[in-house]
This record gives sequence, structure tokens and C-alpha cells, in this order.
Amino acid sequence: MTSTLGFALLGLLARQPLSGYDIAALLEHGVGPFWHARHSQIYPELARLEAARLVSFQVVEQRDRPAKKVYEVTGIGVDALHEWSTAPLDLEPIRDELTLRAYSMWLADTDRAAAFMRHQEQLHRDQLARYEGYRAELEAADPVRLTDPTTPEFATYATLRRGIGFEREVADWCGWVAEAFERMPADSTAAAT
Amino acid sequence: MTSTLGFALLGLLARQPLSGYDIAALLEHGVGPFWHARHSQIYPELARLEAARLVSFQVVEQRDRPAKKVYEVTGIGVDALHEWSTAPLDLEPIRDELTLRAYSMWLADTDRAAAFMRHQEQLHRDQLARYEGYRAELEAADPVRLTDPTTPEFATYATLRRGIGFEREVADWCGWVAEAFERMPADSTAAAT
DNA sequence: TCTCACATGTAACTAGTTACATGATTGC
DNA sequence: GCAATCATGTAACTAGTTACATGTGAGA
Repeated sequence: MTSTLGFALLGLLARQPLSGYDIAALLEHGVGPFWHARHSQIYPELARLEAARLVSFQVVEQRDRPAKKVYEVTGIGVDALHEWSTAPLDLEPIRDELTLRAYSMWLADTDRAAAFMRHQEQLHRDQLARYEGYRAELEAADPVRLTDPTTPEFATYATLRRGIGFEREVADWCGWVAEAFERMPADSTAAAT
Repeated sequence: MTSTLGFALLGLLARQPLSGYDIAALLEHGVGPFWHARHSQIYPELARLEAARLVSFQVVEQRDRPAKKVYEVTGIGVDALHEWSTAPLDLEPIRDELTLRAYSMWLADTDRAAAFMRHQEQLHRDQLARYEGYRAELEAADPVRLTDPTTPEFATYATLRRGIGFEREVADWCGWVAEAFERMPADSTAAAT
């Protein structure tokens, strides 16, 4: 009944109470659990979770800022999250626009394709560097808890390692494709437009 | 104006004329360009591409089967595909349910979490094996064209290598997470339901 | 006759994006 | 007064999934 997005929000709230605004900030930058949503999707979803009694909220007045609704998970919410985390999951179909483009890049002129792939490689290397930095922070802060998979610190570390592996793989692949295009003479295909 | 799905279809049709049914078969099993769609999305999209003159079709009668509409790309379609393949592309947010679940798996009991991750590892190793098999076929069939990035064979090979790298990375990560859970005593967290 | 693979579509719904809308409070 | 950040929402649209619907022709 609860959507994947709902579980993403529960997963954040199971670690600490947050407002819709806080959640939006975490999910827009994708730092958290490698899911993504905009505030326009988050606010209605929080209302649904609240209606289903999986979360509750309190309005917190602030001196220097507008009041906010701070949400926390209920016992029912924790149970649902717990159950969902290891429920059967099929292989999900990959939908990756970068790979899709590579599939038709044999039509492109080789210099433009090489430049495109080198640029993509850089974007992913930058993201990789951000993740590596965050990983170093985590490892410095609390190395003991990172070995205990029943702590949220371990779970954060695990998702981060996944992100690092993913970005490294994409970046290397982009480099490999770029190299193939760079080995070709610049005008080996005719540009049309 | 044309959607990513539209370019996915153009990318397939740029290699060979296909019916909606053929495309659905390719995209359901995800063998092709690592995109995915159902026939209910494909048929209307083909109609839109045809309205935009990016593809054209002919009704082909068959002796032993019902007639089909065979689509092929037009010149305009090839130009659009060519242009799109190397147009600027931002980092796309990752939305991966497996990683999302790992983010909340610190709540789960360790034996269930370990079993879940070992099962996921196996699913991805199986997929990896399928890709490796297809890769071996490609390498055996036409090793020369696989080094020339202006051939569709190279593009297929590139997407396949991307899939192989992706699946290997996920499988290894699943194994690493599973190991962490396996090192813990079985009842270290209380199951709730 | 019935099931299966081939073949093409539409309808109803869920998920996600972009744009619109409002209001509080702080600092310039 | 004005822009920026904090804070919460709704509306309109696009993308994608699930279910419904129809029909051909082959083989059991």
C-alpha cells in the first residue's frame, strides 16, 4: 500500500525527526539513501503516511523562522519499514539515459562523441570525489560502528560504498568509450544538422 | 519535444525496421539499449513519432501470422537521433530500490538481511552471466567491427560492457553487505511482526 | 474447441516533474 | 521596500504500470 517513496521518507525519519523541508533538502541533493524527490511529491506523501498512522507530527514554533511540522515515525511505521527492507525484490529494469545514448552514438561524429563522453566522465569523477570525501569523514568519525550492520551508520556507509562503486564504474566506462572515439579520425562520420 | 522513450525507439529502428511487437519484445527483456517499456507505452509513442515524421510504417501481410506494421526511421528521424545522442546531459539522480532498502536494513534481523542480500547477489550474478554470454557471442561473431565506434556493433558492445560492469558492481556490493550481516549473531535484532 | 504466440490498441491508475501560489522572517 | 531563505502547499502535466479489449492463425 505504501509506495517506495513512502519507505524512503520512513527510512529518513527512522533515524531522526525531520520536517518536509529538511527531507526535501536531503533528497534533492541525493546525499541520503540514493532516492530522489521534490517537495511537491514529499508533502502529499507525508500527509498519506500520517493518515496511515506510520508517522506523526508536531508543529514546532521557532523564534527566527516560520513554524514547521516535525515528523517522526510511529511504532507501526518502524514495523512496516523493517518488514519492507527485506521483502522479496525482483531485478529492476535499468533505465539509464547515458547508456541509451551510447547505443545510438555510432551515428554521431567522433570528435563530438569523444568530447561528450569525456565530459560525462568528469561529471561522474566529480560525484565520485564528493562521495569519497563523505566516506573519509564517516570513517574518521566512528570507525567502530561502521562494522556493525545493525547501526544506521553502517547502513549509510553501505549506501555510500554503493554510490562510490557505481560512479567509479560509470566514469571508467565513459573513459573507455571516449578512448574508442578518440582513436578515430575526426571526420569519420558526416554531421547532418 | 520527443521523449527519451521516443529516442529509445528511434535507436532501435535506426538499426533495422521493426514492428511495435518486435520492439516490445526487445524492451521487455531489456536485452537492447538498457531502457524499458511495455507495449501499452510503445504503440502510442510510435504513433507520435509517425505524426512527427520521424518514422514511417508499412503494413506487411504475412501468410502464417496476422499482418503487422513495420516501422523504419526517416531522414528527419536519423538527424534527430544523431543530434540527441551527444546533446548536453546532466547527472541523473540515482533511484535504486535495492540501495534504498539497505539504508533501512539496520532495523532488520541479521539472518533475514543476510539471506536477502545473498539472494540479490545471486540474481545479479545470473544477469551478469547472461550478459557475459552475449558478450562472448559478439566477440566471436565480428571482432573487427567491435573496435570501430561508428558501427552499431560497437555501440551494442559498449552498452553490454556497461551492463556487465554494473551487474558485477552490484553483485560484489551485495556480497559485501551480506558478509557484514553474516558476521553478526543471528538474533542480534528483535523481529517485530 | 481451446490454448498459445502473434499483433495492436485503449483505459484507469500511480509516480514524478514543472509551474504556480502563499506566507514568515531576516538582512540589506 | 526588496531579495533571500525557510516553510508548506496545490495544479497541470508527462511518464510509466496494470488491466482491459480485440482479433488472427497454428497446433493439440
